[in-house]
Amino acid sequence: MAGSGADDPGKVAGRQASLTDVASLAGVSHMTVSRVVNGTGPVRPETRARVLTAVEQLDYRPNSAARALVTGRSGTLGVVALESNLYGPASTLYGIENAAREAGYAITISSVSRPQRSSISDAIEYLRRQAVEGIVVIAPHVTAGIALEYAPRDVPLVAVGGGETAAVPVISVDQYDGARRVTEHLLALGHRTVWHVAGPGDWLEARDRERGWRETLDRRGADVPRVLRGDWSSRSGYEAGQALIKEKGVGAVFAANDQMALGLLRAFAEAGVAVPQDVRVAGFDDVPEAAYYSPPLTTVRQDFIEVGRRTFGLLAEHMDGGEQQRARHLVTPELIVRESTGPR
Amino acid sequence: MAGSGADDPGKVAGRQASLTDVASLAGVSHMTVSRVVNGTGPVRPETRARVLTAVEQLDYRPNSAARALVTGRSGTLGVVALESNLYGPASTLYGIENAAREAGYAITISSVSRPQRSSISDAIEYLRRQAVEGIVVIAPHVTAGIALEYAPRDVPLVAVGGGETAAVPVISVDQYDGARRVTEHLLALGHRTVWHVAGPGDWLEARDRERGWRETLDRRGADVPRVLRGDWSSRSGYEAGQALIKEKGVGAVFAANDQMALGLLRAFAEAGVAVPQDVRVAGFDDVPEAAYYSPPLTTVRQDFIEVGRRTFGLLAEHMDGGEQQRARHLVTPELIVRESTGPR
DNA sequence: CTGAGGGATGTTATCGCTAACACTACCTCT
DNA sequence: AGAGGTAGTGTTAGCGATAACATCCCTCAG
Repeated sequence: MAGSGADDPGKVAGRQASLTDVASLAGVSHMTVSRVVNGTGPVRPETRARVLTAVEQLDYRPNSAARALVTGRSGTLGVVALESNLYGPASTLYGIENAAREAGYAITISSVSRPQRSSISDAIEYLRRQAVEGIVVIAPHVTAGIALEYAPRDVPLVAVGGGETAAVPVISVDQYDGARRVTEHLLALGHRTVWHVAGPGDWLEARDRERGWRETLDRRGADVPRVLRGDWSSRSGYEAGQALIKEKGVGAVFAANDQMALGLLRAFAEAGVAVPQDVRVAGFDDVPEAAYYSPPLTTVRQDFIEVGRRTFGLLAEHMDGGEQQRARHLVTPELIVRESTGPR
Repeated sequence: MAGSGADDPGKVAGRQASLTDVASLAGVSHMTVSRVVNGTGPVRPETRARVLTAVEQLDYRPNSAARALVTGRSGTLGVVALESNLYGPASTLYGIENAAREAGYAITISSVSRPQRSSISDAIEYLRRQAVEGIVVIAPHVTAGIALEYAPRDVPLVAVGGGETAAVPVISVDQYDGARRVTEHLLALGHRTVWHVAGPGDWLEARDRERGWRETLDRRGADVPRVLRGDWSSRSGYEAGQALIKEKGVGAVFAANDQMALGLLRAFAEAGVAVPQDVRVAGFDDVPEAAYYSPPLTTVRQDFIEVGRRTFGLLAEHMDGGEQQRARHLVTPELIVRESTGPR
């Protein structure tokens, strides 16, 4: 390794300094050093100062493996994340990381390229081998929910964005409510019904949004048109848009995320269909770009940082010995109205 | 903790099974179990089978802390990431995570909300306390570069997207070349010059893109208009667009990323300036949505997964005892031409 | 004056694992 | 047949930290 050697200030005989090294330099026992470093137990001020000097001089850094071995606590949490650039999951990850670091936990991530049952189980098993003290699964899929049914019960585990089927506690934005708000907003503008471009059928969020849309239409006595289904990508939204152009009587479309809504806008623009004059369009997520689409997009804002914070909080509760409740914690979203559903 | 107890199959006397527990159940010494589990040393097939049965029966899982303590290797890499949803950094993170996991390394992330020297140094120090074997810094800032000058030399460290000032090896997309290609493309369409909406001045990528643009104009003998500066956000691109509308003779604009280009498109659309008929616009990054902007955006594609792979490769090389070279490794980007710079 | 109590420190055991070496068969050479 | 290898297994000694208990010295109440 570069830079190691006996003349290196931070090294003793070519290796990182240990508690014992610090102790002999300071002329105390290793336990006293441990007490100074961790702030446990009483130490005389002069002694403390001597120890701290030695710590600095040797560039001492506690060995986390040794500490973890003896305490049985690794100080690490695991996060299973879907390998995607989707706005929501990435933001949630940062929210969790922040809250965890403030509480003194490190975060180990294990990404999953496809949300299959086996890969999620593998990721959980992988994290357990890393001796994490708790696990967060960010993978709002039906398959993730199934994987969680079989998740180990001896490590605290919470899911983000999972559905009611999960056998573990779940934190989630209230997708149903968000979809309801969008749909009611569009109906209130005088449309007879609202079309829907749904997300992939194996995503719980897609299902909840679709259900929110469908049941709102039902409740208002509106016809429920056939569902178009995309894969969250702009491309799939674009294709859905091309299909919608051929339909008659399409006055309002609710896309299950902003990217697909963007695809819709593109398809409509190419076909000379004006938004909002000819068709009104709304999305879901409020990605930072949504305000600058053409036209600016009406959408549903989700506070992912808050989701991350609450996720960590729930996990911490379980790690502190609380029983795992199967509760579902919902964060309320907010409707953001912009020109894409504006006046004509 | 939930589920623990003497009757739990995976537990011995209420705790996780250890090598010794497996050994006594299988009737061998703990070393034999270690050899079976790690595949080191020869073991008779029958013995192996007996051990594996015991492993399964006790749900044995190696204690990574104990292993790390005795081997001196944690099997963990640290990544310092800027807390942002910018497309590039997030993609790079997944590329690194994938390559690392294949090689048997776990990834611990430490996010940094603002790219200041102190926060990056803190993040590095934090990761060192986690006993990571190597560190990747994804923070393409001037300040990050400065922080890296003072980075510890006794842990392998590579930077992603840093500039030449970094005192550590750097992997980066060739921003200069990408900017050159865009600028030449626009000039080749017959424009007298190309305007530029730059990124924040403290981002190295912003500087390199600006330099690529400026020097290309110089080389072609074109006038260099004043630089407009944004902060990567669509909002700042929008504001730059409003400023450009008031300028005379703006025929082509190169925005330093796609989000700002989107803001430009929005500002032009609102002002009735047609793209590409009145003004041609290009971006940088090729975010997945860029093909669905109105109009679809000409931009520069960067292969972030490849960057992540190569970053891990370089780090692995250094961890295997190679000296830290201060080399700079460039990944070549690709120009993607779409309608925003199309024929009029 | 004396014993109790606590502040400040030290000693020892232990966590679960791997490295290093020791040992026993048995097999292959010369 | 004895030397030397190799497969297969066991024994022992740490790694660097914390926990638990032991020790010393001082202060203060009775």
